[in-house]
Amino acid sequence: MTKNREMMNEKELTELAELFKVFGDSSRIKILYALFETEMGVGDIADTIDMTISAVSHQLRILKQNHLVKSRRDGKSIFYSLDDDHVYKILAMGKEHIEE
Amino acid sequence: MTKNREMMNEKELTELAELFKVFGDSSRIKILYALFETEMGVGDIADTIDMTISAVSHQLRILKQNHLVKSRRDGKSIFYSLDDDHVYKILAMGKEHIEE
DNA sequence: TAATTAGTTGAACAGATGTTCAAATGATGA
DNA sequence: TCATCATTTGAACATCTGTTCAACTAATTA
Repeated sequence: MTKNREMMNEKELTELAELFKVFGDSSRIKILYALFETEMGVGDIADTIDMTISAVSHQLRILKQNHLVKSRRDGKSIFYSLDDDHVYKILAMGKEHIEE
Repeated sequence: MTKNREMMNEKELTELAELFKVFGDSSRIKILYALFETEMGVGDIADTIDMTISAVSHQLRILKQNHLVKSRRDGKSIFYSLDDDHVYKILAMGKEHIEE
């Protein structure tokens, strides 16, 4: 588990920080958490977590750029879902820490 | 692994975001990474990652408040070290994600 | 084609964040 | 006690970030 420590260079550390920055906002965390249940359209996400559609859309763009969610269009709607099972692992790990 | 999902409430999600926010800065990530090697005084950390002592001290305060590092005084120096092995797990998980 | 539904986009704004600088604190040794 | 070393602290500053609002695009249906 510790064998790759020495392979982290400055660029990689910066990338790591960028990734965690994405998780470091409660709106985005709520969106990700909502998407654990099921894929959803933007309007449904907004209703679920009580944000405007525009704000959710802006945040979804960030999540998508970072490969944490993916989308598919179906008619007028665009359904978003989690892109990667690391997402859950990372959240679970953080949760473990704060619950101590 | 998924059994605790439904126990995340809004407050807990906000706490989670706060935790990730702490990881979401490259200076703090570099400090944590430096401390994987060994405990260090503030000046040595500053040298290692090329920051001013003051900037490092400010960031160490944030890391300490969030229970990611702990400190002990020995004479004039204050040695910092990682407080929790979740720190490494969380970093390792993030690293796994960006390396895909 | 016009109206409607669903979502995106960009500019503007307010609030948060990280660094710097200078001053202050605490421990040690002369 | 005075000087020095190691670190902390607070204010000021510039930058970054998230939300809002209005305008826009895309797909569907009347």
